[in-house]
Amino acid sequence: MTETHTDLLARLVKLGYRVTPQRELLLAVLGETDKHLSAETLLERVRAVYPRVNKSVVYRNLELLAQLGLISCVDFGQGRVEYEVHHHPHHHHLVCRNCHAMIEINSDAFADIQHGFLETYGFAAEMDHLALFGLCRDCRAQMPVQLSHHPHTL
Amino acid sequence: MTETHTDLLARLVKLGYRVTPQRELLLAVLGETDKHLSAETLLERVRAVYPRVNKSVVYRNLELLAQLGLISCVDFGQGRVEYEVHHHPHHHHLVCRNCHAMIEINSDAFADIQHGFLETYGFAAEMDHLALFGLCRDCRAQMPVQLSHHPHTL
DNA sequence: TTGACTGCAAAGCGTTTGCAATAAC
DNA sequence: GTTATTGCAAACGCTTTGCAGTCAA
Repeated sequence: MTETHTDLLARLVKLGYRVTPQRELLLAVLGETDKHLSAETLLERVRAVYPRVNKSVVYRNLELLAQLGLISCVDFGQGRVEYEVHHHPHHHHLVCRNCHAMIEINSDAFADIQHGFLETYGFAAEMDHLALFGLCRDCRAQMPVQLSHHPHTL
Repeated sequence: MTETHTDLLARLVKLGYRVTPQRELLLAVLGETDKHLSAETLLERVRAVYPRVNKSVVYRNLELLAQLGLISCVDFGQGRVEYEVHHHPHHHHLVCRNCHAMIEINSDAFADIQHGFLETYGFAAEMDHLALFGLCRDCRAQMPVQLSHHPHTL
């Protein structure tokens, strides 16, 4: 079963941390969606309820919660980092680098590879949230030439 | 055969761009190693030869060269971006998030998966330079408990 | 009561920008 | 001569920090 934000708060307490309105809100916001949210979006949504919350608090708590394993942090590259409560099974993302569309795929395809790395290199790959870049079907269709951005060849 | 930086310069000219000492140096520095280098390291090495080169020039040229496909850009997440001339066959990286050790692996393992994405989703994944995070053998061995960083549980 | 936590303002970091001067063609 | 390219300085966006005041336990 999926953990509610209340469960997560209980775990926080058990680990010796305090429950503050800011943390409650943060976890509530994270809990009410399936999606991963950026620190900025989280700050916005938290502030929609409690406008005085400071961004440094959001950053500090996201770091803490991620470190404790209560939430997870997905790095999409190019400086885009997003957070989510990990309820649903691990999944990966196909991110279109043109239109930023995101296709979620389950992680079964990678299970063998992951196992292989452990066998061969002793390396335990964290394949919870791979972000793979590329071009989605639509953008591939629209893209006229390979490199449409040569100022000199236009 | 591997392309030398001279070949790359020739391609630049063919595409209508100018050959400047800065570009020559940048490509020479990139060409003299197999490794991927950060913009900062590249600036350092370029400046070792020609101290007046400006960082904005390095950034602008890295972007240009990557866009033209003359070099490639690997995003290791956490804001770490590195560049390399792509001579050797595509490869991926197993990056230890503890000690930052890097294991290079070839990309054969991913060929099937990549093909699968194209079939299933029409998504053309750019799997030139995956960076997979995790824990290397040594760090897994050293790590006493799962979460060694609970200030409250110490 | 007490120290974990917050809000604020300021700094940090890698990267990007506008612009006048320069140099490749 | 033309204009792509450079160097510089300033701004950028996101994140982090130090610190004094606050509030959960």
